[in-house]
Amino acid sequence: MDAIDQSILRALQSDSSRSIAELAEIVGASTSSCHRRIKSLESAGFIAGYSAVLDPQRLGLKLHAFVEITLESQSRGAMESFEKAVCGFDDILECHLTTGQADYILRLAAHDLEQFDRVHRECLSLLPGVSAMRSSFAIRTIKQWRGYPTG
Amino acid sequence: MDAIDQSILRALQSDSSRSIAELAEIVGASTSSCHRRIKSLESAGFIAGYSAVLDPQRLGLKLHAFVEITLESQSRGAMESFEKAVCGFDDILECHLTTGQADYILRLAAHDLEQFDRVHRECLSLLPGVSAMRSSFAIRTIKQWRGYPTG
DNA sequence: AGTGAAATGGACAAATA
DNA sequence: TATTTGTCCATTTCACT
Repeated sequence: MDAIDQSILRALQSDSSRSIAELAEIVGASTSSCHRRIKSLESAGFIAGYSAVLDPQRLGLKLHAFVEITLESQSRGAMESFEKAVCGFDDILECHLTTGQADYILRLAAHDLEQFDRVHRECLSLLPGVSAMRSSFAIRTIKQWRGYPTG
Repeated sequence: MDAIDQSILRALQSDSSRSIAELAEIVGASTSSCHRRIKSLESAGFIAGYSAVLDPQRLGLKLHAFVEITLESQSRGAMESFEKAVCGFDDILECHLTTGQADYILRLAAHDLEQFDRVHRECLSLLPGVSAMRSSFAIRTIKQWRGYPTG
């Protein structure tokens, strides 16, 4: 994992549709070396896969929400049933067990407040063992980088 | 945007490295139809691009943090200089202006607590106009879906 | 279904360390 | 010496028309 590998990862994170020839020019290596490096980055597990990046605005998903949730009980059973329920809802994009005041942080996307209300009634309020819930809405996104720093 | 388009988007979000022939079989359409649909989804702006998905664990980024930040002043100048500073730091993966108690929600990745401490000192504490900061760490990720529901 | 571009994989010499 | 790289090469897969 040298500087060239890192810049390959950076380039592939921002645009994976480039040909190897283009990529090779960007990172300053030959096409064959570049190809070899990509294959080893894949098999070494640094690259987990490739995906299309959709535009949430264009899909009409104008509302982003963060929901902090505290459970009534931190018993194993309560957490397991909560987590299982969370995984079943497609509108819940992310869920992390966290330190701090809340127990879980969730990230949601919805079309508008009306649909969020429906999600709230049909998903969030059905989650078992919830004692407190605090929602924040994203008014504006300053920065959204789906990737990770490579070093 | 019919059911087939939606399932194309779903399939491309989970794995964009499939060939059009594979994709066509998954969504139940001919390869040529599938190809035409992808092209129009791209030019209509639903597909913003393609990217490699890296494994943060494999990169050694074992620490995910959420930081809620309140500014001393909500004046335009204070917010602009805060936001500009945020965009300059690669360790800050996401930043949203939000409703609720806090003003901003940030998402960070770091190798470990030690590096997070360095990020804290070298990035977060340098952000201008901050009055309060509350960090939560992800102990465990229950669910992480980078994509969006397609309808 | 056909065309052309690009990915894939191999062999070998040069370079690097 | 051993590992990596760059320049050919052949084959084949696949996007695109």
